[in-house]
Amino acid sequence: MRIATWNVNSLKARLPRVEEFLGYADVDVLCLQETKLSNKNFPALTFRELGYDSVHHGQGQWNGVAILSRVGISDATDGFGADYTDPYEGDARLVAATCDGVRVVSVYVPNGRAVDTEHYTRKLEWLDVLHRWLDAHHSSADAVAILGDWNVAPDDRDVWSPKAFVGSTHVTEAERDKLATLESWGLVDAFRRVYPDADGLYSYWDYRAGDFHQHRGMRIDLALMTPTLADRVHWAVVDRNARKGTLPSDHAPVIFDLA
DNA sequence: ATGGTAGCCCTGCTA
Repeated sequence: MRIATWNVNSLKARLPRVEEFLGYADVDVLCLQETKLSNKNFPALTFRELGYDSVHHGQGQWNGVAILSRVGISDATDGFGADYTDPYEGDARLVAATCDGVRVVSVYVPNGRAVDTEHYTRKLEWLDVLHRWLDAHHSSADAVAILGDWNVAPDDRDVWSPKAFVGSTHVTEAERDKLATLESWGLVDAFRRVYPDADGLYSYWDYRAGDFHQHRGMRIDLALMTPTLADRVHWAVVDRNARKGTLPSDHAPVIFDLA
């Protein structure tokens, strides 16, 4: 199975690039974030013509997550459900579905804006709720893959300049602790498993100030998988070409091959 | 030095 994640920063603006990607990337499953579409406007028929079934959880102007699959898609659920108080209630940030025996979750973790804001506090709470939701529905023996824009760089190697990020979100100990806690539960950072020692492998570059061409990026688009799946991952790549050319997203797709 | 760009329900907010 080839599975990928891509924050498209508006699927309306990015649909030609997503169609192009589906044409060359040969993915079986694609998790999307920041579709910025209502469900009514989600181009499911376009994806169906390309061979992909899909589920979308959208709200319109902001957020929005989806899963595309050409290996089946069933049992879709939106958000955390009624048993949880979502700190970002009303935002479309999580959708899950089963694709070829894998429980696939597409997440758009809150950005957090700045450390001294309540948005940041709620980001940490959102990650707590994700942990509780995961624990309630699954064990680490299940085949679960949570892909998306986590808005957290797991390690200093995952940002272009740790010095430049001092005091910023995405790199704080508290945010990284939330990822570490999920890993203690039984999730594995699949990309890091393929590249245990590499640095400079980013998935996001700010549009501004020529950051992409100056290699000023961050690795925040992650695939956290249970061990049964992570052990099957034998290849992964950031599709940097998708960050170039006409009207790119500020994120590149990250692709994983599972044996 | 707090800039820069791109997205949206577009002159203000979000990332």
